[in-house]
Amino acid sequence: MKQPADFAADGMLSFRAAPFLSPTLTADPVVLTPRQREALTRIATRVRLKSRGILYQAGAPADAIFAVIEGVLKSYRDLPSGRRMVATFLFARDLCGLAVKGRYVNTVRAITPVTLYRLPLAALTELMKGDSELQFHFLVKVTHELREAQRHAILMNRRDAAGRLASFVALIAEQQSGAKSEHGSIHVPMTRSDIADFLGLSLESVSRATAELKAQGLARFDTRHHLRILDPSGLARLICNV
Amino acid sequence: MKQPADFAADGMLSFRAAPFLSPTLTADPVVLTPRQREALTRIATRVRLKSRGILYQAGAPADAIFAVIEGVLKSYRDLPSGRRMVATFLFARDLCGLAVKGRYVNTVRAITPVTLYRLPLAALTELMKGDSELQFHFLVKVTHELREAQRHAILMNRRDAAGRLASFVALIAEQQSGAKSEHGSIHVPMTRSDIADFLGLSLESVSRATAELKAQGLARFDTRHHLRILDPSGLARLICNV
DNA sequence: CGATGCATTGATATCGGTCAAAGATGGTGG
DNA sequence: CCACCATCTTTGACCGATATCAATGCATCG
Repeated sequence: MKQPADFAADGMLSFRAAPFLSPTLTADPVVLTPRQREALTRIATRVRLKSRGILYQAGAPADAIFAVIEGVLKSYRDLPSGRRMVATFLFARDLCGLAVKGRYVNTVRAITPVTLYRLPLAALTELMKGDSELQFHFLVKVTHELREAQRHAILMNRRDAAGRLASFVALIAEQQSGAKSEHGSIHVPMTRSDIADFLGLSLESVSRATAELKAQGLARFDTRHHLRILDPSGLARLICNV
Repeated sequence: MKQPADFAADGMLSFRAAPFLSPTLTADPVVLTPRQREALTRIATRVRLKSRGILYQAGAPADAIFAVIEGVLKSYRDLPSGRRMVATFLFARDLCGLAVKGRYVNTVRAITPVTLYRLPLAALTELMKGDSELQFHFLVKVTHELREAQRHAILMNRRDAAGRLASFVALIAEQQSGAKSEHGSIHVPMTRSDIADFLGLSLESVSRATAELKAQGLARFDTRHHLRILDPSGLARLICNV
């Protein structure tokens, strides 16, 4: 364990798959035991952020990772060109805080008010050293994230804006599939600009793509942040045309 | 460990950072102990592939992961559109073979003749269960790969073909920095088409981009597979203009 | 009810994709 | 040793999609 900070190699780790530190259990096959959860909560502290609050900046010394309890955040990097790349959006049960060489690689900022658990890196690695099952959970989660990152790369390979947006819609729809789908509308807390930075498009293109989805009768925005999916199978078809 | 195959979540895992199963030690801080290396070699078998040979197909049951001893491979997926996405190129000391739900997600094919170690998943997970340090190594490596995948996504966000190609050049140059840089030329075993599939460009665009790099005096191909970098700092500048 | 972001819509230009053809390269076999 | 072939690569012309620039609409909040 020469450099414990090194395992924390990315700002976009999301462990949605695991009911990490969460009281609710999901159908997910990977679950922490009560003992593990207790051990984690013992080293954790709570953090609260209001909308637009910064959890940490890229380049800052990384001494902890975070588990989202509630709210939505974005993990992004500002590139030299002025472009901003959103690596991922973080939802409840996602993890973030990974770093390279002891420094966070991405900036994480709250999109809505959020609460998180803060897990000091030193204590966490100590914990994992003695609990190889717990560590295995992390391995699974990181691997899962790796897969997501690859999908992101594939998504960015698409030529058509509408297809990219459709993928984003599917992503966020799945994310909220568990939540009460009140009157069938999906809550999209992020701005067009955030979406654009995630999809690698200009915000104008995102806007035009939403218009296209509407024109095709696939989905439409009731309000800025409320999306209604009209034709799931049509959307799915569009997404598959990678 | 309900589903050991699940930790193997991607076809693009590369553990270049670790002298995995390799006799040579690097300056890398993360090293396996002789005991760990011995344990790994005990469960490993050797595999040989000639150029263009397929290591495994996407979708095939994943029962092992592989460590590249020598040679170059590509890990890719054929998308419904007919497009092919190269997730990563694999070099000596890289790992591959990760899967989702017990099935490989990517196809891996040899670009040059290769030799690899084959590590049966069952034995490996068993090993990791008892050796949390070894598992930690894997965690570090996967995390490292995650970071690479993010960089790939950022790369794909670029608009200009020359910039993307420059990034690829830097990637492969760094990869071979250790090798004997015979007369300063870099060996590029993959075809333009492979490069295109990795960069998300058409092969014609790759060709035009090479012409542009040459025109700008940054780099040029002596032969198809031998690249000469003429202006490292100029290249670096181009790469930074993300 | 301003005012300030945020979002949409429009016009234009640029860059890469696509189609097409010609040019290298390397290996094979006569 | 050379000719031939398959494969890979380069180059050109054209088109289409998105970025960019610019202006207008629309909320949300003080």
